[in-house]
Amino acid sequence: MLRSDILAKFAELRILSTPQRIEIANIFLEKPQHLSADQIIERLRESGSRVSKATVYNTLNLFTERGLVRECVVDPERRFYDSRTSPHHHFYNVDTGELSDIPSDSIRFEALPDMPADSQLESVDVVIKVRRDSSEKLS
Amino acid sequence: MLRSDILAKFAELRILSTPQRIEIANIFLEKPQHLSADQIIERLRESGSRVSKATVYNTLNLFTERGLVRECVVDPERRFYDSRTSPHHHFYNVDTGELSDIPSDSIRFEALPDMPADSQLESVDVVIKVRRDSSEKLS
DNA sequence: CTCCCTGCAAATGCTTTGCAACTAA
DNA sequence: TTAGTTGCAAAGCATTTGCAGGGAG
Repeated sequence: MLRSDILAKFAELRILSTPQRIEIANIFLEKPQHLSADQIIERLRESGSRVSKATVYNTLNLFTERGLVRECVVDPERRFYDSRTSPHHHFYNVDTGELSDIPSDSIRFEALPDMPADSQLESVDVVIKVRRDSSEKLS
Repeated sequence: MLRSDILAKFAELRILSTPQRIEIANIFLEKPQHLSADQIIERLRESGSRVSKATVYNTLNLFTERGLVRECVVDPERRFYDSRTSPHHHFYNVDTGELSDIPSDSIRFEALPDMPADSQLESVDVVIKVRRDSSEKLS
C-alpha cells in the first residue's frame, strides 16, 4: 500500500502519524490477515526494523480503538488483530492455531434472538472451530 | 445437586473424586453459569472453603478436557467456563463483561460455509456483542 | 507400595505502565 | 513551548509448573 494511502487513512481515523505506526500499518494493510503482537514484532525484525515491544502494543491498542484493525478473540493465549474490518467470520483450527476468514455472505442467519433489555447490538461474531490439520497427524 | 449425582457424573467422565473437585463441581452444577477461575475461588472462599488457586486451575483444565464444563473464549483478560455443555451461544456485554446464554434454537443458520480441506467441524460458536448496560451510564 | 492429588511458591508469558529522552507543530 | 510518542525496564496478572507432603486403594 502506498504511503500516501496510509497517511490518508491515519488522517481519516485521527491517528497521528509516526514512522513506527506507518511501519505497523504497512504490514496490516498489505493484505487482510490475522496477526498477534509477537507476529508483528517478528515481521518488523525481519525487515530490519527495531520498533519496541511497548510501542507495538500501544499501537495495536490505538489502531483497535480507531478502527484500523479489529481485535478477534479466539485464543486465550494471545490476542489476534484482523486487518479486515468489514463484517465477516472465522474458522479456527484448534490443532494448528490457524485462523482464517469466512466470507460474511457464506453464513446467513435464519433467525436471530432479541437483544437483552437496554442493550444495542455491537457485532455478531461466529467462530467455527475445526480439528485436524492437513498433515494428518494422529493423536 | 446431590453428591451422589456428582459422583455419578465423575464416574461417567473418568474423573477421580476428591473433596476439592466435588466442591468445584458443586458450584458449577448448581445451575448453568459462566465463571472465571477467580470467581470460582471467590465462591469457595465465601463458603469457607480453602481450595488452593493451583488446584482450581488444574481442576478447571481437567473438567474442560473431560467435558464437565466448556471453556468459552470471549474476553482476552480471563477464561470463562460454562457449565451448560449443550450447544448454545452467547451474548457478551462489552461494557459490563456480562456473559449470558442464547438458547440454541433462537439462532438458526440458513447457510454454512464448506469446511477447509482435511478438517472436521468441532463447534460453531456465536458471540453477539452488545453495548450499554441497564444503568444507562453515558460515555 | 504406588499412583495421583494438593498446595505453596516460583516461574512463565503476554500485556501494561512509569518515566526520561525525544520529536514535531 | 507543549502535547504526544518512543523505548527501556519494571510491574502486573492470569495461568502453569516443580516439588514435597499426603491420601486412597
